[in-house]
Amino acid sequence: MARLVSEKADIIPQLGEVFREHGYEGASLALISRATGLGKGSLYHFFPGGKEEMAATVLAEIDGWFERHIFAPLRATDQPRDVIEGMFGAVSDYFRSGRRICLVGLLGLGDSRDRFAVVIEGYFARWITALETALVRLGHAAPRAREQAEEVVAGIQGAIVLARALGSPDTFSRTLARLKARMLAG
Amino acid sequence: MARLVSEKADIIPQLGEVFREHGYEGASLALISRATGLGKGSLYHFFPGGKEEMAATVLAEIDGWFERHIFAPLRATDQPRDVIEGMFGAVSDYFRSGRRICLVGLLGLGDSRDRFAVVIEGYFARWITALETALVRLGHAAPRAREQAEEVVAGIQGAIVLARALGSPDTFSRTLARLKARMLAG
DNA sequence: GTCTATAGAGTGATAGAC
DNA sequence: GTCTATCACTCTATAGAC
Repeated sequence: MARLVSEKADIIPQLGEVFREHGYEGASLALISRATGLGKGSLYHFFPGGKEEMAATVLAEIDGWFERHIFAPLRATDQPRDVIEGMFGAVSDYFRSGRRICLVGLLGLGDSRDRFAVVIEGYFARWITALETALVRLGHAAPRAREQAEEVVAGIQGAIVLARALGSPDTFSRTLARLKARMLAG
Repeated sequence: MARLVSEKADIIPQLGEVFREHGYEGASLALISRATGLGKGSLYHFFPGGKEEMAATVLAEIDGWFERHIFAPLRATDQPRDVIEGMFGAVSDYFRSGRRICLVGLLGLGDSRDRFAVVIEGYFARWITALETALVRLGHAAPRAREQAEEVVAGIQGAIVLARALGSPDTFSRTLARLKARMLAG
């Protein structure tokens, strides 16, 4: 057969969307095969560990994206106001203004949580701590800044759940706007 | 075999816990059979529509519980302060201080959303509207009250996601305490 | 020949329906 | 318990790049 030189990296986004839409249990290899256009042979060539390795790879990729585009800037010594505004913009884009769900949050809710507990926990813990750092730089008092960071991260997750449940992406945008305004106001 | 007079109503809570822990796809009939102590025959006797009817029944039961214990009191003409405080207490108890997840939110995130869209949407829509009513009675301005109600419901869902992901029920309690304080303060 | 990427038949186990 | 369909996964067979 022809070597159509697929690269592992190219199929990770498609893999991510399958897990997002169907969850870990619901993402069958048949669905994955269809979504990626790859046969089982190719899938197991790229991911010898099977479905678990596929999901772990997707989670690592998501974690890396957030680390680069959101967490690291929050920790940087830039203008805190700008990086916090940047975070809300990047989050809104990433979650397609409420039309896309958070795979990390979804896997955390299910019984697949145990398999990926370390990554899931690390993702949210680093997000909260990075945002806390930026809020302290903005001038918020230290203990209050952590509470606010926790509230923003929870608020974003809740906005995703609610927007999906109501079939109303607007709910997501409104919630993010409120959270942003409250953070920047003090 | 003996008739152990199981009643349909008796197994719904156990059914609910299976769906909560494993999701719709992950809740296999084998798991359900084990959790309820009922054979497949009995399960199909109670739920001729199979798994879908089981989940629908559980959702209806949850919806009814919230309607009676949370939504209706919020709409009542009682002291708004007391009913809002009551809501936070009931929610905290229901979600076992962050150790139990929201099945309605979970099903809303997955692809099982479409099957149950009407119930899922109604649950959140009625919650927001009922809370809005109470907030208006508390003295909040009408358009702002709806925004705040939306924020509280989203915040509770986010607190559940975050507490589960971090393996930290405290996160849930802290978030609820903050939301309550903000609502009652103005 | 060796290595990598591919397709897909075939494995036993288990799914949900009845 | 019995049914069929589908599950995750294994394995063999290929093709082309070196």
